[in-house]
Amino acid sequence: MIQFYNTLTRKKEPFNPIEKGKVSLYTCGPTVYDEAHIGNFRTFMFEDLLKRVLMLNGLDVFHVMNITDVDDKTIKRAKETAQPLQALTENYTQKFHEDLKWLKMLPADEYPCATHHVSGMIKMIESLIKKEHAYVEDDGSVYFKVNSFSKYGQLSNIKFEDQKVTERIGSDEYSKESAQDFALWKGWKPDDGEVAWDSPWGKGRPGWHIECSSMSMEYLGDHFDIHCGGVDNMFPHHENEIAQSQCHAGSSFVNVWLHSEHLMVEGGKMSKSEGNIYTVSELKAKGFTPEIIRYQLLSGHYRTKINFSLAKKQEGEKIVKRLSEFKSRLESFDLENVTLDENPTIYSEFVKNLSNDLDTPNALAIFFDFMKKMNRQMDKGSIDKEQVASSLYFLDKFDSVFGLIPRTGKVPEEIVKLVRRREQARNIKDWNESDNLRDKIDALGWKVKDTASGSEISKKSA
RNA sequence: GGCGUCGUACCCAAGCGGUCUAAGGGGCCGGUUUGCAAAACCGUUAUUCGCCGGUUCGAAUCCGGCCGACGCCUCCA
Repeated sequence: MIQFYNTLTRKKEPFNPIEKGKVSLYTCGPTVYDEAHIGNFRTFMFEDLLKRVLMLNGLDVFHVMNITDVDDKTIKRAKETAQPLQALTENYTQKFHEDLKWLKMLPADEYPCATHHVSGMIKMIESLIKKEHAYVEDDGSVYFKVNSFSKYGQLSNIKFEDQKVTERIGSDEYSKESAQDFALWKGWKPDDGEVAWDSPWGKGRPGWHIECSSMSMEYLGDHFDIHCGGVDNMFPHHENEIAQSQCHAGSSFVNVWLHSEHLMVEGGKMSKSEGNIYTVSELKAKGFTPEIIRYQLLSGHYRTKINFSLAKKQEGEKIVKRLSEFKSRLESFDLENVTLDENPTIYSEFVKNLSNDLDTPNALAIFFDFMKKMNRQMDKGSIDKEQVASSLYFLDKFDSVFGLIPRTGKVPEEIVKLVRRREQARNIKDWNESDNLRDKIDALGWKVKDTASGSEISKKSA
């Protein structure tokens, strides 16, 4: 059984896809006005984990992630940097994809961008106006009438009567009937410059929320399984999406809403003034590998705040090394004529924990426990080949979810030669020569390890 | 002001009323093994779960108060 904590109902509930064996998944993607930071990637990593766990359960996942390539921030940034909006957004979209790939995230099936789907959004807005859920203002903007949707506030548990009127609402530059109404369409203003589409209400551009409603329904239908994002998207973004979508299609829209908590950095919240916003490129420059970052982001539960810290780098390094060692140790067995059908029994325990609202901490604990047991048996020489085979199977499944084992690159010929020479030296017990060669190899960025079955070579992590 | 989350060893992090004299990981220290090193393994590191009360036969787990950290309240993942 798969269970998820559904923000909509505020409890853990069994997950049953609408169509048996298939899952329709929509995840809110980046706004491409800048490089995404590690906090953004925490959310994307959680979504990636979700997808991998669904796949581990044999489900066929169709995943759509939108790219927000037009909004206040992108327009502002394009103007500041004196480039066309499209140049800016294409640049950061590409960078985003590179980062995703580097972090070993599975690609989505579709990455629709807002600017390519404006006509669909206009259609949806027209329908909302026709149904009197929206109205047009003098400046050509269209607003959603929040009090026309009785369920408004269900997701975020917000009641407007209790709300403080913040400065942002007070200083809103657009006019509208009621403070909580939100823009579906924004009439053109000089600040928008070249950025404009024609619409029945004149020149303008789409509001933020409408793109997700329109594109999710276009790619996944009026009613789909899972929609997720960071907690901060709960309100207003997802709340507004629900309002628009349900008023438009009248269906139930999304069955399960999942939200991941925020990432803290070096013990505090991320903020530009603290200077603790790390991008993937920066972390890469500091010697982080995708696996180390994955470990930091996946070792805490997705609904708790976790702290990202540079100091934790070596902890991740250690884990990655242990896992790789374990793998090569298992792989050193000759497994010809061994059928690998038996999974270790803890494997089902592992899957069960992941399927329980993505319980990565417990899943990791189960795997580490298992790894220790198998290592102990290998130390004692009491492991049998069936156990080796099933361990490899488990390890493979483990890594299909966590992605913590780096692919070992080819060892350069030069290094191989040095290792061979060192083995010869060791055979004749020339320890001086042997140690010299080890230093030489080490200086070239590789580590030798002597085992019962000969010397092993591995790349030193940066 | 409203809504909500969290506080467990030196650090990270499970735990959701009894199996907790509290998983798992990192670190420290000691040991086995090894030419040395590395790895692996073993042992050690919380009689205690922010503090104070209460409920209960029984609480880290439920309730109340206090202290502390954090989030959302209209475009922030």
